[in-house]
Amino acid sequence: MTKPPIPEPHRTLTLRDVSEASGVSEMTVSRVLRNRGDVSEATREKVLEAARRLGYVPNKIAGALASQRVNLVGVVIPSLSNMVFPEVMTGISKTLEDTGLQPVVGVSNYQSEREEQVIYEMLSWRPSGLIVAGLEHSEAARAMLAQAGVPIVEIMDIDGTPVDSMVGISHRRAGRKMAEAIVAAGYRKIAFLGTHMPTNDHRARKRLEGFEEALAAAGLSLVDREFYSGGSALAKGREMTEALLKRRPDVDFLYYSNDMIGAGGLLWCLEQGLDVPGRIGLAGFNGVELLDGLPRRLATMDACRLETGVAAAEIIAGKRHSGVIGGEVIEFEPKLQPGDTIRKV
Amino acid sequence: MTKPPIPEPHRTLTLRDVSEASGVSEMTVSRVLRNRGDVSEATREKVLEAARRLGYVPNKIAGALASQRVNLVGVVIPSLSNMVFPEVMTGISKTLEDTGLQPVVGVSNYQSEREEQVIYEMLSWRPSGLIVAGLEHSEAARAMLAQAGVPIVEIMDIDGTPVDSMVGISHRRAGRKMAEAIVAAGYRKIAFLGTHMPTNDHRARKRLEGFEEALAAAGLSLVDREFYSGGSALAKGREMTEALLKRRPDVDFLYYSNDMIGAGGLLWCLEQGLDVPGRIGLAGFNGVELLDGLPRRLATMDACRLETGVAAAEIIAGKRHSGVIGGEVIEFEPKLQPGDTIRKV
DNA sequence: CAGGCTAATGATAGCGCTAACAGTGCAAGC
DNA sequence: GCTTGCACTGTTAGCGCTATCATTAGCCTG
Repeated sequence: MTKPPIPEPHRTLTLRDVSEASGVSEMTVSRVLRNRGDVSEATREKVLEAARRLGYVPNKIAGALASQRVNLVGVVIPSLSNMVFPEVMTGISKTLEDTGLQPVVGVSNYQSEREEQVIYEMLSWRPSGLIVAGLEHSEAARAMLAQAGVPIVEIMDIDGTPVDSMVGISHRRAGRKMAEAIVAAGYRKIAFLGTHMPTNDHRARKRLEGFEEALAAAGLSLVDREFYSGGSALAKGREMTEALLKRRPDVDFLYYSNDMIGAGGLLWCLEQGLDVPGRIGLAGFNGVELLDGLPRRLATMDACRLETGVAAAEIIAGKRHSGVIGGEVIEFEPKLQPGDTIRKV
Repeated sequence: MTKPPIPEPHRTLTLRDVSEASGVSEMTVSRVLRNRGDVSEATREKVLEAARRLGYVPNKIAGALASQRVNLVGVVIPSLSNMVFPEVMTGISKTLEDTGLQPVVGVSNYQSEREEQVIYEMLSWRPSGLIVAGLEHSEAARAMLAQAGVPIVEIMDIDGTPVDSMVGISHRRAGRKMAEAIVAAGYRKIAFLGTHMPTNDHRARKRLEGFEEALAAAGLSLVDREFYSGGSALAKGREMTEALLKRRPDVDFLYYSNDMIGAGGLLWCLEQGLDVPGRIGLAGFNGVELLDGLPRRLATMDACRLETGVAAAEIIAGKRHSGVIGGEVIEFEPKLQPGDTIRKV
């Protein structure tokens, strides 16, 4: 009873083709394919069979235009190669999975101008919502977001004013907490190693600001600092650590702006036979899973990335019954993971 | 002379709004915003000013429907947290940058069924092309791809038959080459450590097949193997290595299915004071930049990921003037990077 | 000065789908 | 019988844009 497949070379199929092939109206086909409204079992079968046989794939562009609904959620992040963002994505994807919404990723490469373009591009597809990393955007970008008429969630930072909602941790606070832990453990000659920041990474900058604030409160200040950009983070961590300790052999603590360079530094210190955490302590930032396999667990601070992704997606999906109409603020508490590279008090 | 910004609370703007605000027809506005056709300088200015003032963002859905053109390229990959795929993405993004095309990422989590859904979803947006990792897809997925009517590029593997074009390396060959190098270096008791594959990673499987083929040709076979799934790859690499060497202390070479577990194994071996590569050799796969910072460079094989991304994007963008009409096949040569964990011959 | 050209702009008709409403047939209720 | 209600299916009118063709004014050519 199966009719032969239709060989028709190439005109892209429309609802009409399926409608003709199955002998019902386009509307009925549309209903079947979307599982909407009442359709008799017999008709449903007939339509599905025809659609399958033809290899019909609905045109969501037309559907979206007609229904004024788009099941996409834009996600704008600075980079994919950072390991940090994929984890946020995981939280977002998981949460959206059963909502019919689909995340679409855009990458800004830490460039504000590029970010603006990406946001423009995304909004022009009229998504159901937008998740954007960070609170710092160009003025035009902020204006677009504010105008968009859909939920906007800025994530991974809450030190600032959001356009709409924001979810994440306070990096300033995270930096402060880490400094306090380090000082409490008795370290006094503390140095910082991180990315070149002024242009790029606002979150790393805020972390450092908080860190220095807390040092100042303890009557201390950074004794040295070292910056890098580009290249393999692990290798850079090594090089920077070596350079810094050659220059300032008296330093007794190294605070890294991320775990990867911290791991590089740790490997170098261990190879040199330095007593970690006795002679020198180390700490990074992020709680990357990767670190589990290192010879010693690097002290770090969890940035609650998974939770952040989940909460952001929930706001967009309207799963959060907070009573608040938009403009939610969700702060997570960064957790210190002392690991084995900071003295126990 | 600047008119005040319009506060209009919230009805999303259309071309008509801009047209009314600037006193020309919608068509002219459309022309200005797309830089198409002749428009006098005076009119252009007027329109742009109005569009900016209103904060108008064009509706690409409507535009795409009307013009039957969509500037999106779908990219379907198994995972974002693998480090491998972000690098391919980099190649794709760079190449598409100046073509007006935009990549859109979809993630299949190594599940064929999920992949099918993602492909369906992407095709329903009628993209200009699709880039899909791997050659193994569900039958339905293959049918959809074949029907799509746009360029399809399957990447990162060429051991099989493509739907349309394919770009990448032969994993079978890569496995073979690695085995030959290992045998040539004098190792004889060789073990394999990798992911649980049957269900998942076809490329890892093909690599292993090629590897065993070449061993067989040298009259050898794997003396042991160890599989894992999930968890921190670095930590797993450690654990598996320890388990395997406890079980078979006579093994003299460990072939890992990826660099991360290889790195974990390397760290463990070095801690144990094993003579690497004298007493035992190690090799991974992929050439992840990360490895640069390790105490010793792990032997590995570059999978040409950047080049693969670039070439795939070029095919979609029509930048490749090969004379071939679709159905291109581009093979890259995986390069052995002997590092410091395999004996010099 | 008709005829023809160009440059700039407008009018019209969809793109492929869905919302909203309008049937249609049939069984049950009075 | 007629009404009422229900289950199903069809009709109509856009969604916001762009392709295409038509129109207008201005200017040149012979």
